[in-house]
Amino acid sequence: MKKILIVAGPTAVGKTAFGIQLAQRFNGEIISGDSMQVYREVAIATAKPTVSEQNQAVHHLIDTQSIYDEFSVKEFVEQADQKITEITARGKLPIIVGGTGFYLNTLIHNFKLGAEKDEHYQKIEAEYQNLLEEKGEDYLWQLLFKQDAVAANKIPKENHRRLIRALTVIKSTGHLFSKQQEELPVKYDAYIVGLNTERELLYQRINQRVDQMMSDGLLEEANLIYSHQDKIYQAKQAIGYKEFFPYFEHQITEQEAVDLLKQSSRRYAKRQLTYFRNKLPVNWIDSVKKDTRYYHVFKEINNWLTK
RNA sequence: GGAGGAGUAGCGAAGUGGCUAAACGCAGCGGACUGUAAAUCCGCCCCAUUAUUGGUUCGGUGGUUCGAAUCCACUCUCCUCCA
Repeated sequence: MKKILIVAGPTAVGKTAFGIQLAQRFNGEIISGDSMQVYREVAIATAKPTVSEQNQAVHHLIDTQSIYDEFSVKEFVEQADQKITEITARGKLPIIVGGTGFYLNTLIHNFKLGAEKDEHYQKIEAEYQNLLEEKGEDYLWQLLFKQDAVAANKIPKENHRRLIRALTVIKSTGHLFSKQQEELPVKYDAYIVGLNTERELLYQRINQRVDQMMSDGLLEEANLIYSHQDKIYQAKQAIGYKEFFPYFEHQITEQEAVDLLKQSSRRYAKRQLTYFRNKLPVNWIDSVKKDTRYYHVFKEINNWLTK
């Protein structure tokens, strides 16, 4: 099984710098494990590694898409798998650095994702969307319950997106959504380093980074997304754009939008932490207050590499 | 000195006799997640405890009442206006 090193952690803890450090130390190349750094037209809100940072270690899966492209886990896993193969063949260590827990999880566990999202799929999805509007969430949930009680019991009826996805998968593949979720053996020998620090410190860093983004010209970038939003699918969901939409529409002040952005970022950090804590076997270290554990991890990685 | 107004959980803010440990928002915390995941959704949030239940609350004190954040008296603090 191929070895991959993973660096996970909430936004703004310092994953980029730490990843570079690891790459230099363990002869590695970095693969971005991030759902938003793939878009080449933007860089500020997504906190993409700077040119000089990218020069300090080889980076992959950055700038591979246009903001007008659709992108999802599927593309990520395909691309990452290929990069891992290439890097390993070169005799180097693949290091996945990123905050998108779902992507990392899917990569190492090789989740089955269901049928192709072709026209047929889109049609089914649209049908359920209409059903939801006509008959409401109760109806949709009952529908799922009749088809796949296990799945229905795991999805609250308020969670429309997941409800529709489950129903669509069942109809397009012919098998149960819950069946698709069977555990599979892991695909990689992964050592996962989790970066974290005291909550208060983390929030401080988040707030500071947002201010930095503002002086780097975030408004302009957000405006680009705002003015083309009809043609943009996933990229406009990034934190740092939608918070400014009401500002562009004169609903709120710039300061209010900035506060909103900080709020979204803090909440996001918490969601990330929850995901990593409960879904992945993470070796946690404090990346800000570097204690003994911080240095101990390098030794652990060495042991894991020679195993 | 005179006339009004306000004091509610960390903050903001509802609530004018029982259905109120007290709506709602913010802040804080926890959780779910198998093709939008920086998305989507849920829970906790006075104190103690397990789902339970118990205890102490609505500036303070004392009353009225079967029952008060809600009514009365006194009192403290703050705000506005007039002197």
